[in-house]
Formats: sequence, structure tokens, C-alpha cells
Amino acid sequence: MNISAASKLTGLPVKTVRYYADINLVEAASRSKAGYRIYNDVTVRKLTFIRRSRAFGFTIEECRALLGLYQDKNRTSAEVKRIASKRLEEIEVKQRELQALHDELKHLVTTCLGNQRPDCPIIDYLG
Amino acid sequence: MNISAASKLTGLPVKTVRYYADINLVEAASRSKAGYRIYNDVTVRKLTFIRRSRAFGFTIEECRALLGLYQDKNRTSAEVKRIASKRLEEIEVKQRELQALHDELKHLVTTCLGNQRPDCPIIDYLG
DNA sequence: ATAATCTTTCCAGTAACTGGAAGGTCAAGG
DNA sequence: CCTTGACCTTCCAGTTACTGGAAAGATTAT
Repeated sequence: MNISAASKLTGLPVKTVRYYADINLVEAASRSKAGYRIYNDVTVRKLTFIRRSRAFGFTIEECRALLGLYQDKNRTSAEVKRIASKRLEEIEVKQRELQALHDELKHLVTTCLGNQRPDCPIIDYLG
Repeated sequence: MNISAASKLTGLPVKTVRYYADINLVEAASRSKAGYRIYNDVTVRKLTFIRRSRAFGFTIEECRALLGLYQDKNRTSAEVKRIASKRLEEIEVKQRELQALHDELKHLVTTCLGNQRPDCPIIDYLG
């Protein structure tokens, strides 16, 4: 199958599939005589694995590590858990930051009358 | 005052202050004979305004718009509120996304034993 | 005078793509 | 056989908001 078929099966844009090949994350299984990238079910599975990992917010380098573990029969779940826990911690940090931001901004937006006058608590707060 | 003094007063890195001048967001009040950027309390106030706006996650272009409103005596609070509400909505969207991500990943991490064996629900989920 | 600490401009790199140009390939229709 | 349209290729540039570093000039302290 060529790149657009792989794209459809994995849900990744063609450009992204090509990009992943360029950075040696998931290379095509082979090339056709004309130089077209050829994908098979193994490479499609890897691409899908990456798509799901990216959806969790893992960086490309973390995805690379996870993919390595995915293919490593001697992996330890401890190593996988370590990477996932790190990401979970990052998510929790971000959540706390967003919550604080949300509360503050929500308060300002609620207070602002949003009319034709210039008086504005949001501007007052920022200035 | 020169750039490092402005940097200290605003809490922005010197590099960032220079960057903001480069993109015509907040230019120096003037230049010394030798070409050094000179800041005064007006420009420092603008820089501080930008720092606070950025802390809310407004993009540079939104900051540019907000700064324009800050300086516009004929502004309407409706316009300010519109920009802030948009940002608030983005924050809320992000919060919901993060919450879903968190719940899913938390579940997986909790389920994973994290030992020396290869079996791993996280890898299973991704693969 | 000299050394340390400014300052300048300019170039490159970051993360993870995305858009677009120029050009080769392939299958279908006339 | 030819053409058209939909593929595919590589390469370059742009995105966001800085950040690091080099080379060179300015200022300050000793």
C-alpha cells in the first residue's frame, strides 16, 4: 500500500507520515521501483501506535522510546510506567496552572460589563 | 534607563525585551548616541502590560490588540471582553481535553504494575 | 590602560508539523 | 497513443515566541 492508503488507515495526514519517515521514527517498509513509499500492516501498526501516543501528548522522542519498548520483548513495564508517569505529572502541573488562570480570567471577564464605555477591570488588571 | 534596567523592572529577559522591540510590539522610547535602546516609565508600563497579558496565555497578536486598547481612550470594554472571553473559552476547552487525557492516562498508570515483566496495559492500549 | 560588563546586530535553533513549488508516475478514458 | 487528473517525490519556507551564541562596539571601574 502506498502513503495515502497508510494515511487513511492510521488517521495521520500524508505529510505527517512522510515527516515521521524523514525523522526515522517510522520508516516505510520499502520503496516501489519509482521511489514511492510502501507501507504494510507492520508499519501501519507502528504509525497507529505513534498517533495514539501523540494524542496523550508524549513528545516525538518519548514516542520513539515507547515504540522501542513496544517492539522490545525484553522490556520492563517499569520503564513504560516511568515514561507514562512523567507525562501524567506534566499533565497535572498543566491542569493546576490552567485552573489558576481560568479562575482569575473568569473573574475578570465576569466583572467586565462589556459595554460601549472604556472602563474595564481586565485592562485595569493588566495595566 | 537602558535595556537591562527595563528588564529588571518588568521581569522580562533582556532578549525578550529586544524581541518585542524587533516585532514592533513595544519599541524603546529612544536610542542613545551609541545606539543603545533607552526605556522610560511609559515603555516599562507597556512591557509589564505585555508580560501580564502573556501570562494569561494571550498570543503576541492578542497582546498587540490589548495594548492598543490599553492606550485607546475611546476603547469599549466590550472589545476587551470579547478578546478575553475568547481566551477563556480556549482555556476551558484545553481543560476538558486535559481532564480526559488525565483520567485515561491515570487509569493506565494505576493499572500498570511497573515491575520487571514486559506485560503492560499502557503498551497494550497504545498498540 | 585594561578588564569586566554592558550593548548592538545577525544568524541559527527549538517542536512538530504544514503549505507550496517543481517535477516524476500511474491508471483511465477517448 | 495521448492526455488528464490524481497520485507521488524532494526540497524549501513558514509557523510561535522566544533563546543561545558569535562578533564587535560602548561604558564603567580599577
